[in-house]
Amino acid sequence: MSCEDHSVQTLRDSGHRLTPQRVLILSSLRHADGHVTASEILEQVRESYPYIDASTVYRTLSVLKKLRLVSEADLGAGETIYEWLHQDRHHHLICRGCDGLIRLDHQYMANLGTEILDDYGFQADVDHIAIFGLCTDCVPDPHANGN
Amino acid sequence: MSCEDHSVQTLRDSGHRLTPQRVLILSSLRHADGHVTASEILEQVRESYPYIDASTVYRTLSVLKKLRLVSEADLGAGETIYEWLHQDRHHHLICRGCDGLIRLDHQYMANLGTEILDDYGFQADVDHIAIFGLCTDCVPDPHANGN
DNA sequence: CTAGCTGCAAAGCGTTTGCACGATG
DNA sequence: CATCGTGCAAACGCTTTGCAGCTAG
Repeated sequence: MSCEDHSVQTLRDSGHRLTPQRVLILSSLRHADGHVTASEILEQVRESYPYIDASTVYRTLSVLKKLRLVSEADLGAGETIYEWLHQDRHHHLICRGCDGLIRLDHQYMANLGTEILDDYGFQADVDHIAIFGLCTDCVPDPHANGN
Repeated sequence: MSCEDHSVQTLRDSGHRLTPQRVLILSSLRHADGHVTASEILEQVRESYPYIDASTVYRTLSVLKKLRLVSEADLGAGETIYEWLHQDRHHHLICRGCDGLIRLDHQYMANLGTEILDDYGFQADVDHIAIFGLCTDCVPDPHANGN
């Protein structure tokens, strides 16, 4: 699986070691369908290796984050979510009415990233952004009494 | 100051009470130069009213947030920041190299918000977004060894 | 008068850290 | 074999909650 080979390579090149725990964490991230939380990773890894500790997961995530192999996003409530950084980047529109999650194509943020780069010289990490708001169903009718 | 009158009105209209604590919290938010953390509000309010508790601040912020009088943003590290929602909206570019904060004009996000509304029917709260990345000074030289 | 709000205290939660042992390269 | 990574346990810091008394409307 070349994806994991790539990360293994990146890890090695940056002077990090390849431990069984890290392999499992990588694999968990890689095979996750989208974003996962630290505790989800922990749970999954425990299925094959019950002794792993949460701190190991956090420490590994911190390394992967630094190497830009995973993205981190804070959805504002509770746990931080992590996502394998590869293809198929996208973002989230989170409805604060019904808590629905809408996938936002990466192109929108890519454009924004380009504008920001041009105007500010700032290279934005537009890997995985969460935007809150109201979906069509939850936008209040202007004639109804909102609260 | 009509700004505070407005919030007082909104509070009342929504069936909330106007307590001295809330007045102080409102005032603290209103006069803050940009974003503040809950503990900063707490500290400031304590100057005039030492008995106020953190829980009161959080509870009030939660009400104000619901009424959309303040915005909440999570900069990813430690405390959540709150900002008076009024004029002069802007966003932040946060450099993960030097931790510098760059003001991003609201227009960028306003455009994005419009696109999202058009394409997804999703009304995005683009009140106060934090975008991480690297500022000009911290973008690694492609010829240098990054790590 | 009576909700709703407050201060207090304590719990809750995700995350981080110190430490000594173990494994990697 | 030197170093880095791990599990364990405990701490940490922000935030939330239960509760009884108080107060705004």
